[in-house]
Amino acid sequence: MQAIGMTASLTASTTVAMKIGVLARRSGMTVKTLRYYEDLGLLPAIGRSEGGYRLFAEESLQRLEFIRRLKTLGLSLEEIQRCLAVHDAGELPCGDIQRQLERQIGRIDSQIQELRQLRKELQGLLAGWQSDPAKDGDVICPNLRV
Amino acid sequence: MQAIGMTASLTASTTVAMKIGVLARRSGMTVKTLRYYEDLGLLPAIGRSEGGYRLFAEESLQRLEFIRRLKTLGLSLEEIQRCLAVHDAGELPCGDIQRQLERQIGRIDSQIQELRQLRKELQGLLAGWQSDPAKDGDVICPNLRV
DNA sequence: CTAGACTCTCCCCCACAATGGAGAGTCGAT
DNA sequence: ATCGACTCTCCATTGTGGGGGAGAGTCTAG
Repeated sequence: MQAIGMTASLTASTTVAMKIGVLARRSGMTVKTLRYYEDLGLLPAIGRSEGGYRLFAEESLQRLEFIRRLKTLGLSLEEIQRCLAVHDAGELPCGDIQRQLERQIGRIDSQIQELRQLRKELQGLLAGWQSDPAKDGDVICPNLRV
Repeated sequence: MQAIGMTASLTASTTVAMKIGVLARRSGMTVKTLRYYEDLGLLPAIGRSEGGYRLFAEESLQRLEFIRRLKTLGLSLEEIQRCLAVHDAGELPCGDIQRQLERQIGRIDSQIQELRQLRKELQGLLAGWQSDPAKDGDVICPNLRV
């Protein structure tokens, strides 16, 4: 007996495995990237077909969404992998993700500080810039002295 | 006739060439770095000794100071090389350096903008963070939705 | 003459996140 | 049977600024 109109999510036992090209199209990533992620352990395949083709589960799509999202937030693949490891251990990764994101804010803040400092130095240097200075020994550009 | 006590800078004709190790010690850079810069064309040697050793002129020290300074200001070696090329053509490089530094300020500004934008997104995300959310389908972390 | 310090070239390696391509194998349809 | 689309592994490359080390040659003091 076959329930017509039954949604795919209800037929959990019949998980249809995807080959890498399908997953690439559905996720918007390239085949190369998916293989790369699998090599890194970010994206486990459920197995191989008889011909040796990687087979991916439906959940890979959520996983790739997760990876994509954290990447745009500036986390490295290694940090993302740590979060995924928590998830794969059956725990809720939200706490770990939160900590990673807080660390990321810290990194951003110090980067901004450095950039502001550098900008200030550049501004100061350009403020007193003389486009045609007197030659001063063998110095290549006299404007550059601290 | 040899003037005793005459400073080295006055005996310009007797430019004493340095081998790479001496230049490294005097400039505070490594031998590896100096060879690298010479390969790139940033730091021309005046020639080779009979044994094939690179020989550098006294001016290399000013040149390395220049490179070091522009590097700390965030210019790439390629940009620095463009400035040095102007200098080596006998022109005053100050105008070119000025333009490079202005471009650098522009880059810094857009980097800061990007970082601020990212920080805002992270802050917003963490503001509504729930460390123990309800499970929502197969989504790995419900907090991450845009 | 020999030991030690110095230098040479050449090649490989790091981070980071992929990308490109060669050459071979697999799958589905005709 | 064969064609095209797909996939596999393996290796190299991208950009940036160097670092490490092998193996060989050179220079200098004792």
